[in-house]
Amino acid sequence: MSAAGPQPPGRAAGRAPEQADTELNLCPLDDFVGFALRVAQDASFRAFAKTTDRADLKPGWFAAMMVIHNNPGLTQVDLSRSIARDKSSVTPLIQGLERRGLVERRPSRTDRRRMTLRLTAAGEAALQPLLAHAMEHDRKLDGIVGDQKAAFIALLKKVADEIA
Amino acid sequence: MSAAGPQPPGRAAGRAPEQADTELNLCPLDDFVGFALRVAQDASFRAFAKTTDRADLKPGWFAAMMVIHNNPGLTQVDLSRSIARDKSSVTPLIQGLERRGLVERRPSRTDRRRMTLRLTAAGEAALQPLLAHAMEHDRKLDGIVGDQKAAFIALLKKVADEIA
DNA sequence: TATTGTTATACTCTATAACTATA
DNA sequence: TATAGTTATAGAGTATAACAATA
Repeated sequence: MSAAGPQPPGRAAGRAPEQADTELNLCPLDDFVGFALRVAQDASFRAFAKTTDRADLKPGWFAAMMVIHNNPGLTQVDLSRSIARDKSSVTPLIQGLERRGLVERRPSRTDRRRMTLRLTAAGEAALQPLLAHAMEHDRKLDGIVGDQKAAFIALLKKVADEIA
Repeated sequence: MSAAGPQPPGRAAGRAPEQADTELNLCPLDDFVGFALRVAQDASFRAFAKTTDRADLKPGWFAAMMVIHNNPGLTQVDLSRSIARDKSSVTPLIQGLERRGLVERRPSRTDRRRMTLRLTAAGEAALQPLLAHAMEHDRKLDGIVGDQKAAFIALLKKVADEIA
């Protein structure tokens, strides 16, 4: 959450008789960027996850696989930094991907502490439908944001860069 | 997540020697609205939570208290709908708030299955610093989005409404 | 039959701390 | 001393299913 996170009042229904029969009122939060951000992200995530949810392909894996795909040979710590998670969170993630033959770990030849990561052929193959799904999902988002897409993304990136 | 979610490559550092010494490359995701949304929300959430994190004031409570504040007398199911969580997730949430004397549960007089919720005086008092903190956080966000705030929020709301 | 709220239960994601092996 | 990765562990947060009470 950013300003924490109730959902859009649009879904509110079946109010108690004790309460006025209007929609849920989120007023003071309505003009909060952080709140709108949270609600939009939550909705987008759920819409995406709903269809990705193929038992063996956890949605959280997509991000990691994408980073590895684009940065073959990176280490686990590199990955942990790029997805903003602790390295101890990366270990089970990579183990799951390795167990399924999607990621290969090779010891670094120059630093024996390090393991380098790359997708296997199976990993690359498994990434394709995920990427296709993400692109389809994003086409829907494109349809929603329309011709303001570039400015919208620019603002989102600005927020990510500067709020920290 | 929407397009799932690595963080901005800006933090990437300490690359393995096996890999070119450039920043992590997230290319194919860079133009994804869903991805940018996730990264921005994650950054905003962390920045917010970092300072809200006062032992007894869990960040997740803010949303619920805000909804109750704005809709006194609502039921738990109403609340669960408005924050898009299952009613079974609301039970422990409300119990925590009630145990601390922040929320009061009253049996509905017209439907004996229902409990109506309202903030206690202590709850209203506890909400103030949270709200103040959220407003301060949002002032930072305002500074980042600048004069595009209205359009930005409008787009975020549009996404939330239409992606479902 | 349907709804409200609770409970039991389990799963995911994440982090902290302590450890090892290297550097 | 510092870093890479693992393990043990714990804590949020959430959901599903079954249940009792009530509608």
